[in-house]
Amino acid sequence: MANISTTVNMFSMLRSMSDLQAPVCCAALTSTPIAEDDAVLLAGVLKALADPVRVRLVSIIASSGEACACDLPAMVGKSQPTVSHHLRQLVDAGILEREQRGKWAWFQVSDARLREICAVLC
Amino acid sequence: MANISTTVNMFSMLRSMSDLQAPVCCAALTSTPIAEDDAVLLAGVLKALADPVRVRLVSIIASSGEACACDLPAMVGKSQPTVSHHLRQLVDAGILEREQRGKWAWFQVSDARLREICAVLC
DNA sequence: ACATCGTATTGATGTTTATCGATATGTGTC
DNA sequence: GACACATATCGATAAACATCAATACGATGT
Repeated sequence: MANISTTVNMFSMLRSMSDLQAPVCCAALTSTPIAEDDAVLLAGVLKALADPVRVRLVSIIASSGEACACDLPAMVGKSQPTVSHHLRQLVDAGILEREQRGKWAWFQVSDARLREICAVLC
Repeated sequence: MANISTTVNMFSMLRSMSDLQAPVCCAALTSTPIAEDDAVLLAGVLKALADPVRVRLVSIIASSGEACACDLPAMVGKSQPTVSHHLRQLVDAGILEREQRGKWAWFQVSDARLREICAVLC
């Protein structure tokens, strides 16, 4: 679990979030030229975080442990559709996890996903 | 160097890259709601990486240790102006370092910068 | 079934961005 | 200084994106 062939799985981690993997710090990005497909994947996940509103949403949700969508528009100063749009991007990227509780939607940050990103970068 | 007030310096790291800081893993993003200004900063740095071509450039340069700009357009299949544009974004974000050698421009990846990003995320 | 309320989607708009051809800037050589 | 070559900037264009008002969807309670 520490040789060259591991590199493939490093990026495939970015595809599905089903498995909670331990943070493996093996510099998948910097050890070997990344494949074009994987570059698209990684860039996609990073793009999901590369927006000030989404960074704040992640930070707010992470520091509370979880947050109700109903509170977030006020907290970031954006309209409800805009926040919903950003939340969707983060969920699609595997950075947030959504849970329906009655009529409310609650969100959590996937620590595993953040660790995966770090594992790829460093 | 491990208490709350450290959080401020975590994000100011993203501003200037002059100091090679040890990778401090203290979850600056997830422990406290990030300030709006810092969110803009962090999103800016992430945006610099959030593009398939730039991801590939970083990966290519990192895995070689360094690379000459003259070789990169062929390696990523983009025109010289386009590659120059991407390289500039990465340099501005502190992810790449540029060095002029005669008429050639050489680039290196700032490992310290990548560690800073990881330190903020995890 | 209907009304209510929270959330997602649609449609439209202005802004940002990636891309490249053409051109300018800069560096070394003769 | 003039030339050659590497890199950066400019200008234009098409695609992607953030934003919000309006509307649709979905869940709960009556």
